[in-house]
Amino acid sequence: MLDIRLIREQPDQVKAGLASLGADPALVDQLLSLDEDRRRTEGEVSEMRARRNSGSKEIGKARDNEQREAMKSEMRALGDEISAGEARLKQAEADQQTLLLDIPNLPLAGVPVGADDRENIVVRNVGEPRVFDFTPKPHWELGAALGILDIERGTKISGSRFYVLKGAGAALQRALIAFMLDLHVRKHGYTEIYPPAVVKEQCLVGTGNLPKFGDNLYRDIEDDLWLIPTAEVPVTNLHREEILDGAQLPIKYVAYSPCFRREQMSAGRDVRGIKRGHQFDKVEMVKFVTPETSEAELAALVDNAEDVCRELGLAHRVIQMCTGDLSFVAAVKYDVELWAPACGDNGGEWLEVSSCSCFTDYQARRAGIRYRPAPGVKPEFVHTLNGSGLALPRTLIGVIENYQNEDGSITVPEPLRGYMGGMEKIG
RNA sequence: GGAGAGAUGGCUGAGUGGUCGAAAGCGGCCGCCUGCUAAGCGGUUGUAGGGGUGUUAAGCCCUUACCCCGGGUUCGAAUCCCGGUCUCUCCGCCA
Repeated sequence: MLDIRLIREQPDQVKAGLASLGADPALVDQLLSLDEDRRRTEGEVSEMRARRNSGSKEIGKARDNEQREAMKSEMRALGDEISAGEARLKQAEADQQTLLLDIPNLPLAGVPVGADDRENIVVRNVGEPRVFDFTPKPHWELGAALGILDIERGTKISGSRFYVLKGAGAALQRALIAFMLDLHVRKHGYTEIYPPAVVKEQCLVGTGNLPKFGDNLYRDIEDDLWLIPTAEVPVTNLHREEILDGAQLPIKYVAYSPCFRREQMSAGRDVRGIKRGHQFDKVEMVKFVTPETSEAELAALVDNAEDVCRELGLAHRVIQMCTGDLSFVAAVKYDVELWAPACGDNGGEWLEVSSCSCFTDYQARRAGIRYRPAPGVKPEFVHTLNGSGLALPRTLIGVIENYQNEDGSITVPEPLRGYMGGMEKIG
């Protein structure tokens, strides 16, 4: 969430930021009035509590019994006033918090201003999309024919938007996961994490998924736990309510996890195949960094994600989101998209395989993640960053479609062969 | 799931109704001392909110809250009562 002091001190700047996102700048004025109310109430309550504290001490010291009783009844009356004041304060704090949690992060200064995804910017193209001397088939056709992807049975057992990977298809995904983890751990210096796939509500508030986006999440009512939509949630919350040692930063984690999203929209042509399911696997990178380094760390993060594409020999591009297409929590965001030659309506489509964001101190403030720049210095909020490295189904699509052969077989990319018992070709 | 024990500051650990934001030790920080190091000596050392005073700085002053969480009793709660969470031990179950 945003710093209430920033809103108090620079309301116009905050309004302008919200406007560039397409959010309502009037939220600022609402918040300011709630804040004023809260502070006034807090002052009143503190003052009453101070009187009670000193009054109670007097009672402790008083000798005369009659006098004590008189003082007690006085304090009793004050106690009632305090209770009433505390109730008002609690309400005022809750009101302010509720609104604050509903306000998105502000874009960083360099982010291009734009209304929606049409104004995003292509930062770079890397690699040439493969030129086929035959008509490439989409992955759902190749997968079905090879017996490595079974969408029908996935639907049978779990409903629409579920699928089953089988044989070399399942092995290929597993190889990709292991390959990505090893790449980020060994080459890029991340620490591997295996996180829970189910978390408490508080974690989702911390990362910004709740309270606003609860309808995209699966939830277990019995134990009041939620299935994670991304490993970002448990991994970011690893350091919730902690004060980290500044000397330890940056902290870089990489985690493989399944992800669960309800994706309530209707099934359609654009989601043919395994591009968008309710359950998918993802390797996610998460960083905790100091504010001064976050820009450079984001660039490195994007590069780490791209490195997976480079190593796999997949053509890709990097897109910078304009203000209007930023997520709720991101201050800057770059997507890595890889080329899938047979998806989409007319011969190929760019698939988003990674979304790399810097959240500045927005998540850190929600989740209470701070660091101490030096011994004895006041704690400050860290900057959090994350990015997929990469999302599995779409990377799988990229491999299947780009590495297909005219006979319907798939060549296993060189770096994955060691993870597949030396297999060079599927089919 | 059943029975029992427990949860206090960065750590260990005292504290069973007021003099406790909390002893003591360790660690950290500042200074002193000592050829160096180690040891020693002195001081200091939680987080957050509100108000005041500074340049919407640093600093300083006042004040509130926090001894796992939420309620309650009381003029007053780390301390008493109730509910919950988590940890440990034993039993059960289980990959």
